[in-house]
Amino acid sequence: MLQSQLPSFARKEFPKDEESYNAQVLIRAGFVEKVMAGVYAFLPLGLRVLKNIERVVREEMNALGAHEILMPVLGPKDQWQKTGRWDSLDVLFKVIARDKKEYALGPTHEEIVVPIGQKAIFSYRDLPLGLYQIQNKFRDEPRAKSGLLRGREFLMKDLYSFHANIADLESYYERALQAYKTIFTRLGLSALQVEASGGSFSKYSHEFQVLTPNGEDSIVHCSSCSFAQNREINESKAGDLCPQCNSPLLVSAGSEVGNVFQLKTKYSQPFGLSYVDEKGEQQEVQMGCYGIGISRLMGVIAEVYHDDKGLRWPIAVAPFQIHILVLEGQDESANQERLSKAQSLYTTLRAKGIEVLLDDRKNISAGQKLTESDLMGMPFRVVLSQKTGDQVEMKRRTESQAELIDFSDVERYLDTHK
RNA sequence: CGGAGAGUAGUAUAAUGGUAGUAUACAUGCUUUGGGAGCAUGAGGUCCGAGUCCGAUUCUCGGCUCUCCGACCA
Repeated sequence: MLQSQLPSFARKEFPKDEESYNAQVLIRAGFVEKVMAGVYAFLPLGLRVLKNIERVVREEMNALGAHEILMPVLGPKDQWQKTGRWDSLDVLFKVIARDKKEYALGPTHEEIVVPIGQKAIFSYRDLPLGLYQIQNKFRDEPRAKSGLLRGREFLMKDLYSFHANIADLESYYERALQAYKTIFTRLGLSALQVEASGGSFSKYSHEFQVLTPNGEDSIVHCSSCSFAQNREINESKAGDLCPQCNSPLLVSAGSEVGNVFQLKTKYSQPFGLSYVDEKGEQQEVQMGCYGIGISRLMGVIAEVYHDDKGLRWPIAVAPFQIHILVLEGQDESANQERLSKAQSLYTTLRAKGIEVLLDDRKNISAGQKLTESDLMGMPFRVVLSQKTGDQVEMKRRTESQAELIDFSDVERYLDTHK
């Protein structure tokens, strides 16, 4: 992408009407724009990050054998009444059509996916089945807050699994936990697998929590083993001893990036979702559900990966891998030469499938280009200026030292520093 | 939903019961280019409604919006 062609939404100041860091920096760097409380638009750079997170999640869901579908946002009232959640779910957005009929805006999709699954599940031979989607969710939060961490509309991946029996559900659930660990690792996050209350769903649930001071959950976790529980089910204090290994416990703030439940028959039952087993008898279908907050992840990553100059995207989610800056000098012909060298590097790297942002803007001061580059936070920065001569300056966003290397070594540098 | 704070130009801010100022961003020109450059010129603003007042952006009331604390959090 040529930066001269990219609309710049970056600002010089932090927005005054945001206090959470993720919202402040993402708005200032031009990744997102707030439309309403808890409702954000994703701008070109921000959308690239979102798509990268989506890609990782999609690949791991597919590896799990799940099938991607896309369900509607608008849902029928009667299906929500069937489970009782039309009345019991207070965050449910309801819209009224011209003919006074009411509809739900999907906050989650059990009520929609079960009747869909019903169309393909008749026999034990049809199970297990995994269906997932990546879609905007709507929740009428009494208080949206913390930027992308708690929105009223947000992007979520939701997977629903269907099983012939509890044992199969449990084994799938274990595989889903592994897939989740892989996803968060690939995204550069260390997420704790935390036992949590089932809410209104069930007693079997796990959350994945990224420890960050801005998180709204409180996590009791062991200083040495993997024991971790949400404070809502464990009231231990810091320093109490771990029930598994007797090491001291820690209590930390965390942000929930994933949540999995064993639903069992809670939703299959109201819809009469059943199958015929090997003996020809009707059996109830067992279900699990598995969510990942895609847009929230973007906010969490911003909370975790930044310094005082701005964002520092992990390679897997960065909008571009490398940011090439062309700094202009007095000599116009030298400027032209530098620009064409940069364009040639740009073309070469792109031909190798590397995502490149080239700051080819004219009449922008060196200081502005450097400052904005740090703010936007691509993992690698290449500078061409009077100083760099026949070489280029290569710098990682996470390092303070830059080094001069040859043009021909840029690709090798990227390979060896991943 | 309870409590607190805040709404002035695209952004960030100042001031005032009587012509709303600055910075930045934007437009034009010239100069500049290693950490958000300089000069000149130009365009751009008091959330909405009611009340008090000769006059309200300012005071009062109501509303709307945003942020934070709490409650809530499939």
